[in-house]
Amino acid sequence: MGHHCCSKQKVKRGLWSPEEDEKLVKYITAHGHSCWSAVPKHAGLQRCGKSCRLRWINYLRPDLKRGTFSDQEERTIIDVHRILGNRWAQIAKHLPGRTDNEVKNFWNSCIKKKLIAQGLDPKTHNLLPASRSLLHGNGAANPSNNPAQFHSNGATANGGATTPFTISSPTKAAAYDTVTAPPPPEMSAPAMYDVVTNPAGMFTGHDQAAAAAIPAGYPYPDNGGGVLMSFRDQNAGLQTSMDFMNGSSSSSSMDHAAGMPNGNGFSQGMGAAFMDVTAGMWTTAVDSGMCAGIEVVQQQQQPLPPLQQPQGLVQGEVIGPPAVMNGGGAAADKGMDMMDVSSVYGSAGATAFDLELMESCGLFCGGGGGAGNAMEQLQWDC
DNA sequence: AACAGGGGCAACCGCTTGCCG
DNA sequence: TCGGCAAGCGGTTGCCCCTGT
Repeated sequence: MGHHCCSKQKVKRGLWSPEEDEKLVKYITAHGHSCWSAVPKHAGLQRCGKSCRLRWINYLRPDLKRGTFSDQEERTIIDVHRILGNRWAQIAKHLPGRTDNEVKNFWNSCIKKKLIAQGLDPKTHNLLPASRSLLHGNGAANPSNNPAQFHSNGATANGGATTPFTISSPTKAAAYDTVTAPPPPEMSAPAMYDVVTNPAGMFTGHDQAAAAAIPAGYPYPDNGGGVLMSFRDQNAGLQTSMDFMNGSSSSSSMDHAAGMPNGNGFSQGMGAAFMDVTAGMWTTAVDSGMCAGIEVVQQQQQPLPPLQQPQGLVQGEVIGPPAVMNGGGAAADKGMDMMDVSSVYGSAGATAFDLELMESCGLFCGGGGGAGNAMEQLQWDC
């Protein structure tokens, strides 16, 4: 059975011959591919347009890298996959010269097995049950064999089953070159981000590079720019924190649970914020104030400049378990009244926060300042 | 040397999405 | 608004090659 587009045609299938490749390359080079369905006819190929397109995209494009994946690329794939799941095209965007098909095959043939061998579920990146029991056993586990150390740059996990998580794409490293405030000397290692996932699917983070990427003082121009994000799972009663250290003593905390000691909804006038594993997320979320249900509390009493006070927000309302929050205000203006936090943080041990939801919230969208922030590298493609 | 089994990878299938008339 | 078409995308298939017996 052929493609829809070529079911009426007599087309060749299977592997491409060098002659066919040459014809296709010549034609595309000379004329481009404005319409793939017309390409085989004009190029003199007995193939359907879809097949031509696939061949060009996956193998004949001049900008393809080919060859084996580097360790760096492998780490990038793992890291982004943890966030995005099997969205191979999105993952491939973080690997210049690689195609989605290539990434997918590499994942299925190599990475997946490696993760399993390390006791990690390749789907969730959580520890497999067997490995959890080992970790929670008598403590005699050899740290070098501890899957929790996988790709960790040394940050200490907060106990329990953990899933270290790193982002270290080449483009990310380049982006951090733009950082004006350098990280502390001991943090000058290449951009590595560790998110430690606890059993409830929460995560903590400690991203020195991302912290450094935050403009000094942002979102509070008067302070040093350090940001501490704190998360609490209302149901599980768990709290984790994330600090964007920037060599500053000031910090802010973010908490999605109303009734936290630091605040009550949006009473302090801050926009709702969401965390991201990268710095750009912070800017976007705080600026837009779109995501209801998470408050940002300024621990140091420094007034916000008027222009940075998100307008139109109302106090978040916790409807009660399951954690559903009614943001209203700006969020409602964007057409999202309700936000199921459980789907974001992943209840019942699910590790992946709901990227789709956050994307739909527009949390990943918007300009991070054009300085090549990490979110731009992640190309959420809103 | 022949064969079987497994792994890797190129290509295909079919669903979804976006665009345009 | 709807339908058709093309492109995008993820899952799956099947071929080829390598390795072990």
